[in-house]
Amino acid sequence: MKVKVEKLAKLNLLHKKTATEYNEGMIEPYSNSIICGDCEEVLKNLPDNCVDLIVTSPPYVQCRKNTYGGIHPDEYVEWFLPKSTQFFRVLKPTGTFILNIKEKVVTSERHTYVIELILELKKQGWLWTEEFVWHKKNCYPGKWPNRFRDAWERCLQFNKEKKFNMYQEAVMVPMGDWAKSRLKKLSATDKRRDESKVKSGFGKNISNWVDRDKAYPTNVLHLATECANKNHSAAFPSTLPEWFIKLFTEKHDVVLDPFVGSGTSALVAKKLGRKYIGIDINPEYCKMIENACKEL
Amino acid sequence: MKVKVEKLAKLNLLHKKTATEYNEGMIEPYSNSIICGDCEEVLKNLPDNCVDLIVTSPPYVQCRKNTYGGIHPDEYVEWFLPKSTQFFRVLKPTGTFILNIKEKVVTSERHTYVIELILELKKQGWLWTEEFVWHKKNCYPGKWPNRFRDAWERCLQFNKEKKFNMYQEAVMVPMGDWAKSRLKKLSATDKRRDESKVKSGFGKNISNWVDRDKAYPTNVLHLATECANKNHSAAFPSTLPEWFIKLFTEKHDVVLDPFVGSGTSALVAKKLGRKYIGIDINPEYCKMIENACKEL
DNA sequence: GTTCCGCATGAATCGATAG
DNA sequence: ACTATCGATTCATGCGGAA
Repeated sequence: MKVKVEKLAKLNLLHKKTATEYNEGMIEPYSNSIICGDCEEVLKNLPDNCVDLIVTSPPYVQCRKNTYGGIHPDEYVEWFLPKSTQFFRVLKPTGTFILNIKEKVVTSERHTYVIELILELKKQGWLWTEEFVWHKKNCYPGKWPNRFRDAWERCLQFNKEKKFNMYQEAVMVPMGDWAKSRLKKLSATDKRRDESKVKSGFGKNISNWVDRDKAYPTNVLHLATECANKNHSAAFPSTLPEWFIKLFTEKHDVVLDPFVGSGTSALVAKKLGRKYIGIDINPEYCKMIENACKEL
Repeated sequence: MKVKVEKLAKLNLLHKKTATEYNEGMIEPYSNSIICGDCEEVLKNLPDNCVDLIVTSPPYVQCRKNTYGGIHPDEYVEWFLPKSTQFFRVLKPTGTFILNIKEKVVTSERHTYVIELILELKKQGWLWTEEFVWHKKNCYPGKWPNRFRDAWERCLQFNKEKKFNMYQEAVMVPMGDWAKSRLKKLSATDKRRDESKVKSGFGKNISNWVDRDKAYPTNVLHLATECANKNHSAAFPSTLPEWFIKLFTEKHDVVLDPFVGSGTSALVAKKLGRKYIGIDINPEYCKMIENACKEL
């Protein structure tokens, strides 16, 4: 089942030489490894049904143009589909695919490539099980005459079968801590906003839960983006993949991120005792992640 | 420009007799009025470009089947499009159409009728300007093996033109603590950023911050659902239409809700000094709203 | 040790200007 | 006409240093 290292080296189009050097050091290429290359090609070397969770945040339109060439909105679906074909093949029938994505504004309108992608993924056989909302508390500032700041992203959940593994208890929020952290760590802004709402059911809600130990979350995730004070600026805060990894996998399960980028999801997977496969076309990123994983 | 009352009476399919009785009492049919009938037909009697805001929460799939016949998910788009054609016609070029909607789960999957509707509305000429998330903090409780509680709905914003009326100051929210220190002394970064703009006059930007204690909101709305008056089937808290009415209209502007249901949006519009047009196929609802408006 | 305060920095968007 | 670049706008967070 081992991937041939020599073969992998051929896959990298943009960074062929460094990818070769990078991949030569690899021993066990599909478990706990960071592989350099285009995920579409790299994944062809993996067997069917070997991954429990795919969680990824693909390069956004016109972003990271240095490494990915800046996919144009009108070409995004076409660009994505051959990759998701491979995702479908390598995912176990009980597995889940989480796609973190948000459409850009193009000429004052939300572009439709994300919703078109959902329809096309369904044609590939994916079931569109759910759409989670990631509410970014600290979104990018700015002011425009015709729109407000964009404070949310989609986390689309796709599955191969109606029955899939889900460990809801793993992400339950202890109510005591929840209430404490909610009340203590709740920013002054949130408090004021809550208090300003006379008819808010928030207080009532707390009293409903007071005697319970834990509560199940909803399909809205409240997470702040990480500040870039740290060495690696992550698109994803680590809490986002962490939540999905806990929810959809057990220890020793295999987590794949085909656009691993700064490596957040691989690091979190390792920290949680899962096996990880991270793929990225940029060998610099791959090296950094590999080093970070060793240090963990 | 007045609607002929006799004509309106023909439009109601389900409650013909009561609709006739109801509509006969009407004096000014397109300003501050509740009209009974199918909005598709009723709106044909309104002139072009006479409405500043359309805000509505249409009957959900397989809900309220007694009054609306329970539209099947697969027929939803087809059912909706002739109505939105009329919405487009009656809306002013500077106006906005807000559609509060959420797709149902059908056989363990999110149905695609909402995203298909977006694509079809664009074909009708609508611009898909934005998608707001309405985060329902105290959503309906429940537990399922394969999904969490649904705590959000879409509020889709459509426009006829790229330029439309938007009164952002009307919906500003309290700002965080950091503003205080910000006002005391601008940070070095801000100074530097300001100094780099020497061309465009002097510290104009600084004055933007003075006496500022409020911030512009984002496209995520934190509003609790009203648990209170459960007399009516529509779960549209008054805070939701209120927010959009403040944001997209001024006093004396015309607000239309073509599926006015329990009448929340009409009542809020009146309370805020806007003119309202509410349409519903159910004469019982119409009577109730009419009475409620009088009492206001 | 806490708490408080200052500060850099964002997976952004629009409109004007330039090619 | 159509695209590319640039300046202006804005606010929540976490870190580090100070009280």
